[in-house]
Amino acid sequence: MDRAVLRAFQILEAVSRARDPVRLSSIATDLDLQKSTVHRLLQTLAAMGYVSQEPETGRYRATLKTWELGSGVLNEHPVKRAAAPFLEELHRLTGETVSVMVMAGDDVLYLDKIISPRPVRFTTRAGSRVAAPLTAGGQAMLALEPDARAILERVAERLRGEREMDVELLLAALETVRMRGYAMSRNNPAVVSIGGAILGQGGRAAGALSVSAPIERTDADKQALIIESVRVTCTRMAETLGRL
Amino acid sequence: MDRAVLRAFQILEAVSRARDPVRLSSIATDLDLQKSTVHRLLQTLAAMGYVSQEPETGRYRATLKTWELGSGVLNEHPVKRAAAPFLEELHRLTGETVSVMVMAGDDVLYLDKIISPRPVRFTTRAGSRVAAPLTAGGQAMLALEPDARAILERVAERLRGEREMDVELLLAALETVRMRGYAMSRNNPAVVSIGGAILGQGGRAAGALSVSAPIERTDADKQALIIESVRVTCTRMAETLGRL
DNA sequence: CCTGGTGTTCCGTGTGACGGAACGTTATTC
DNA sequence: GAATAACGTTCCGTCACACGGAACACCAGG
Repeated sequence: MDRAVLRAFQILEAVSRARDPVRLSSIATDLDLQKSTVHRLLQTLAAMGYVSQEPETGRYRATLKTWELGSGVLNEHPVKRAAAPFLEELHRLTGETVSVMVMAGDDVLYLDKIISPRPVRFTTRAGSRVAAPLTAGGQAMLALEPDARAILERVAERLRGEREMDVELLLAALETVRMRGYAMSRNNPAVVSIGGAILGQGGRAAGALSVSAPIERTDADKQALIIESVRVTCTRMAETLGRL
Repeated sequence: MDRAVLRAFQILEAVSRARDPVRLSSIATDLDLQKSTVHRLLQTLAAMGYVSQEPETGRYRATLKTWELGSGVLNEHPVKRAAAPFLEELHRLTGETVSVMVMAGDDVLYLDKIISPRPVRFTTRAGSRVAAPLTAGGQAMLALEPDARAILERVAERLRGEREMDVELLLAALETVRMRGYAMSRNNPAVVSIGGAILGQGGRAAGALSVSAPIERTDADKQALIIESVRVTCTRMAETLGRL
């Protein structure tokens, strides 16, 4: 366990999370480190090109090299790679915003998306995390998850206060999701989302696809179209993924 | 200069670049490090969640946490943020594949893109680098670059053998690019690309937008439409960016 | 059964990361 | 405008800890 490495990454995380450039001393107090230590580590990161310092204010920001590093990882990710053509197909079939996601802890992590050309939009960007039970894709994956209960309980605990969740009710809902083969979520009241799991090895979900559309342009027919599109695209993608 | 930090990042770079999981010993020989050192650093990275080890083969791969780290950086990037609506506008106007990019050393770095729904496509993904003079967007930016000559010479040197470049000819071409306000590239013979610079502070380019279309569906009228769309979108984006 | 490869563990050595204190500048305060 | 505060930076003595060499356990293939 190299302490310096651990700290360097903590610093880089802090710097890249922030939307504005960060002061050295605020990092030092946040991470409870000595200023001189933070300074040395930031200099090391700067020498490698991962952070840069604003000449006028002295504050630090993460550079795009940090992004390039991660970008390479995503582009080799099997689910993201396999999803590309199916995302496009799903987008073509429905004309709405479509996303691929995978489980990451108790959250879904959005890997990629194609946004609807139409005006209405909402705000899950690639790279963002959302608690799995709050999303249609997450529910579709949880329905295949053996210890869904544990996840639901942890999330319910975590979101206590901002959002009340009835674990038993949600478990029952997952049962119907499993029956029907898709999940529907009205997390955002103006948007209806429909998600399907991409079956991977061992009956678990390798990932999920979802379609999100504004409620006002989603009548029963449109909804049926989306559901069917999600189901066939998910099963076809699972076949492709299994062949790799 | 923390040596361990330097090495940890070198290792993470090596692991995330690779498309297949990497052997510990291959990293050790590549970076000329002791196996025990690599092992310790990989354990540290694994403990932080940036790499994981395949249980069966023992090989290492980068995790999506590495991607999340960089993903946050991109989403706070001023050019990428400002570009989003203009990318969409340009896509709507032309119906073709559109990209935003910035200069990164002697290369352009693609930040984002919207792909054409039509079948033809080609292969610059977000996060990839291409030598600036080879792209329309890069040429548009080089036209505003005081030391374009130095960049052209370095790139010509770097690409010697794979691709011959006449620096004087290209400098003259940049002159016409500056006159006309856009650049055109036929780097890929089947595709025509038209790029425009987004004017930033000090007369330099903050970034560039480009449109790429298959040659067979690009007649003179279409081309004129694209050129005009690129020009107005770039100037409008520059105004927006300047107001921040 | 041996050889060559893997990833892993152990450990003595010495270097380089560490934190505290002092520094020079730049904002902020009264 | 002096005083104060907060910033990033530099210096330095101390000792933890990163280091690399060697030995380990394991799995292939010959």
